[in-house]
Amino acid sequence: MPAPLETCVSDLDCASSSGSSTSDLSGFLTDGEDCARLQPPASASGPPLPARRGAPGIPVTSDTPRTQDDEQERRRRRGRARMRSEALLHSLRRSRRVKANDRERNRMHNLNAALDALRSVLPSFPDDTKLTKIETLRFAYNYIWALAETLRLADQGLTGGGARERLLPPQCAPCLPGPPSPSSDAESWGSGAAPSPCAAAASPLSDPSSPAASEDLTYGPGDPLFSFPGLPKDLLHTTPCFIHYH
DNA sequence: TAGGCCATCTGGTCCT
DNA sequence: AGGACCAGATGGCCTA
Repeated sequence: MPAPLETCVSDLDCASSSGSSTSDLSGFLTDGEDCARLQPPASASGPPLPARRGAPGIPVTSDTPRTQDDEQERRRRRGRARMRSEALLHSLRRSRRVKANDRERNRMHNLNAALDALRSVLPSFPDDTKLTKIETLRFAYNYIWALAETLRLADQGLTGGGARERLLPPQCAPCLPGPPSPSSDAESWGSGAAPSPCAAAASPLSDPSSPAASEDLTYGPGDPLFSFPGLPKDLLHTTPCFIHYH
């Protein structure tokens, strides 16, 4: 784990930060105030360092003798500079990550809002029953198919007994594909038990062109598209079909 | 306690 | 370069 910025940045290079990345560090190190803030106390780093080359009064000449102390000081400077640049890089990555996290959170909130909107237009369940995300999507998928199928049959003229009755058995009309038979319990929904009259007549499963008949889709009689295991069992007896015409 | 669901973080990839 | 999107990982909460 990289050291915190303020423990890494030395007093040597505040004014020399360069490169494109520093433009993104306005919150960290851009002005003299920050540099001054980050400078350790004069007494904090032990004995005073030798005067730098180029500092006032210290002429830079090619024949300046290099002592062992000079080499050690160069190494120390390089080490500090490297730590500083790594700290800056880490801070930059961190700030970008935080922004990306914020965007991602917002994106997921928008997605959830859209899911809530979708729930709100689906046939309603009791207030304390909230469809999960996957249930919402699958239910909506089936719901749309059932409505489209109803329209299609209606467009065919509804001759000879009525397509609506063919689509929806008398014991379930007026309703669209709903949960399993009221006599079945939630467990049987998921166990591949015989579908309810509703499902038998109106479920997409009975129609090869239905979405549920597609091989691309994995849901079936035991799938949450048709079964909502979280639903209270007594609801099954009081709500024979979830989708009602008005 | 195991399993399901969810929110969040994260790094990678693609697009503008 | 930066944002959008995606999928994997992780941890919290709830329920059977």
